[in-house]
Amino acid sequence: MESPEKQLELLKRGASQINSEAELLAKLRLGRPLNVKLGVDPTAPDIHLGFTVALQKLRQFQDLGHQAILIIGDFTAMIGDPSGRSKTRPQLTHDQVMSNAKSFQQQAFKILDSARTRTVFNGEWFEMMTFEQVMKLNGRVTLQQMLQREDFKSRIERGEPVHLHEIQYPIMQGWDSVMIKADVELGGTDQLFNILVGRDLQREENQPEQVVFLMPLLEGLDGVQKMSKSLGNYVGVSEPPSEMFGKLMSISDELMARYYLLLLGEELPDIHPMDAKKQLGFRIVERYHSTAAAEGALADFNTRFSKRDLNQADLPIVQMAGVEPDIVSVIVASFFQAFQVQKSRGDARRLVEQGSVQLRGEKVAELKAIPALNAGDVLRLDKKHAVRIG
RNA sequence: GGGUAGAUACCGAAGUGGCCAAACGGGGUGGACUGUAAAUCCACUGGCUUACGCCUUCGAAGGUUCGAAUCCUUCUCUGCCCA
Repeated sequence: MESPEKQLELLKRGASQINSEAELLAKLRLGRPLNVKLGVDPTAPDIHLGFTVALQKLRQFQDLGHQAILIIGDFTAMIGDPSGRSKTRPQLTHDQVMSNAKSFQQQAFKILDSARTRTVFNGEWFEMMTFEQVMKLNGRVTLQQMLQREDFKSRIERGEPVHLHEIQYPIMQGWDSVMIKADVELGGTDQLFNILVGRDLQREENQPEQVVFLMPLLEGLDGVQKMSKSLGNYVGVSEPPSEMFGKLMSISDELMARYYLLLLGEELPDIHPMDAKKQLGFRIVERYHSTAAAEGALADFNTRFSKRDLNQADLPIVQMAGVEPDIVSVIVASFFQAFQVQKSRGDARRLVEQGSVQLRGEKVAELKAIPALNAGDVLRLDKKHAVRIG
């Protein structure tokens, strides 16, 4: 095991805030594996790159010999974390949550070492609690404390509802820390408050308080809001290689620097931005799929977009048997078959009118065209989607 | 419990009996330009339709009217004030 000082130095890298470093160092000096907690709410079945920032840090703790504890918030997910939320999250059923949790774990183990990870469901203790115990727990936190939170405060200012069950969230997350005797809790910067509540509760239970360890939040593809499933600006770790690569290629240059820093832990290399972006895409695909997949995605991107040669590209194949022969119907069917996207005929018509649709490299501009489709023909639908006729 | 204000398309927000498929802004999509970057310009943005037009939509359900997002009734949800 590395010396405590060396560990601290490694761990600090990329962190946004540690409360406090001195405390962390003291814990590292205990010479035993620390319980490092990372909580996740399986509100959606997929992990996206934003969450991997914290996961990677947890992996680093693991590699330094500490005990990673992944808390699956099966119970809290039914409430929904209000952090950074302008609206109440929809509540999920327990069945939804459990099925999400399953695929969530699989994906988390692309980053974590599954053999050395303890996974816990917080329903284990919350389902057993009596109302009396719940009330007792509530008695330890004041409304004023809860209302200090920026997200609640701003919702109140804007005249939007804050429900009581949302106020319970930090208490529950804090109680998780007590139950697993966390030494360190990892989270995004938006988790500061929740993690601090954990410290309060631990102190009340005469436990040593956990160190607050915050990682920066990764912006989503739009470069403005944090990456999140519900905003649709995310890259999922289980997305197909070319999809993943394509999404990363579409980010802005400023954002690319952030991604380098937070996902690869490096400075942006001093090369042409497009090449840098291709490297980024390659390495991310490589990490979550394989080197071969990354090479494939890169090659595909190059033929498809850099050389604008759709013909050689690896495109999804669509069957047109039983589909009306007019171009609009063909487009709608293609979107649905190849990408599971339900376009309206109006959307499809618009794509034709505005000159996006190409068959065998020729623009199809006539709405009522009955195109002659041969097997192997390439049909370009829009900027990002093209198919091959089967 | 009492009072009061509100609920409009992806979001914000106008509209307060016909000119409303509903202004405007943001977002999104397509085109030009490019590096699937940024910036800029143009177009589109409920469904069906080549089009005329038809259909569904303004929290929900009923009603008044030739005609309702707009008026009435009941209901659901939310803010604010009072208790």
